[in-house]
Amino acid sequence: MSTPGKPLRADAQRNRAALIAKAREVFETGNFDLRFDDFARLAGVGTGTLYRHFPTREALVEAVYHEEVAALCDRARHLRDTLPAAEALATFLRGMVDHMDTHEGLARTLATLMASGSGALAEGSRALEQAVTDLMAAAVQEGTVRDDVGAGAVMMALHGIGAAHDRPDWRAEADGVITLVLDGLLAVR
Amino acid sequence: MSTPGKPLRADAQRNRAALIAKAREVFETGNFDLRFDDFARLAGVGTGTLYRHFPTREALVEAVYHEEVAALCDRARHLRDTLPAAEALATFLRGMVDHMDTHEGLARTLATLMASGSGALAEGSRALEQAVTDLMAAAVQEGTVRDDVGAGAVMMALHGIGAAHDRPDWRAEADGVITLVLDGLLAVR
DNA sequence: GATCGAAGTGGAGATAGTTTCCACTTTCGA
DNA sequence: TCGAAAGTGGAAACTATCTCCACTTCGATC
Repeated sequence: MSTPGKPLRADAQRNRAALIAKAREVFETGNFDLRFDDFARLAGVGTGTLYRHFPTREALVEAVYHEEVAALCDRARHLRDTLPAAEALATFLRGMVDHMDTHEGLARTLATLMASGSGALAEGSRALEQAVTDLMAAAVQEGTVRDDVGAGAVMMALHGIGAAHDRPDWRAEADGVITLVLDGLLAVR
Repeated sequence: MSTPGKPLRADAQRNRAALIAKAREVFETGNFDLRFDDFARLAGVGTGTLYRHFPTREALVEAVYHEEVAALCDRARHLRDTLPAAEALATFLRGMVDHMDTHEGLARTLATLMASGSGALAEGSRALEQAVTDLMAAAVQEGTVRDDVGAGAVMMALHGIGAAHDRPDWRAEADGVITLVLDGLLAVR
């Protein structure tokens, strides 16, 4: 999907990078619904250029989201290789909350987008889900986690956390959800 | 918020009712992003009338959502009065999944709206959360549910379920989340 | 280091969706 | 029955999105 078959011209690459950088900055501050037109100006390119690189708002978010997800997946892999499976899972999930906490704006943007059912973030989501699936499978293997509830359920819970970023007591409640999920997973079936 | 201080004229009431009825029907079938203009025509009123009654899309959803929530809260109260607290909570949560399952379109509409942070559904949400809070408090009292995780966490999880209605294996995963939450809540602290 | 085709650009204007506004119609109390 | 207040509807103004193409820039080739 990253279409590496077409080597972009140097200036085009620069523009693309500038757009992504600006997008990250804007999403980070949370105002996702900036006019597309204005955004182009902000990044110092014309609307046409913006549209060529990212035909939709989703495509832009996807691009920003991409490295984010890659980093998280790496982390998951690393945890799985260095900790007992159940601990790795717990650490990863708690880490996700930390991550959403520090990248609040981005988390909110993502949640908004997913809820509008765009499906453009499918790739990233699947990668993340795969990471969780692997962590859980290892823990099941190890015998420390039940096998009758799948990774999908955990993803739903994570998503719920991300989508609720405006709750006044977000952090505590998010931690609560993770606690429930982890203890629920440990429960002997 | 229901502004009962102003008795609506008979015809206005009829129009309002027609709008809500049509809205329920439309949301139920899932196409939330019908043009506001067209929707007015569908309900047999002019755009102006639609806008007067419901200045925003959210207001319209709120109106539809309202009875829905009232019914759910009643159910919660009833369960609390007729079952042991822990069971009442479990039954209520499982029932929520059923409800979202049968009213898929509405659930999706709500999720979309909440994610866009409109805040217009705050009232309904709060009522629902209060119901969950009560159920949980009773169960804590009873000693069957831990007291270090609040209702907010459960709401987040529920929200995650509602927002993920497009997953192919939705029902099973939704049940999984509820299982984790319930078992997590039971876990002795 | 000059030339030329391909790749890329930007913004004017077409398109699509939202909201306001107000001349007209309907209701209902006196 | 009549008049004032409430309500209506849809045309017109406004806002945001997206397309299109005349022009510019790049970089491979000689």
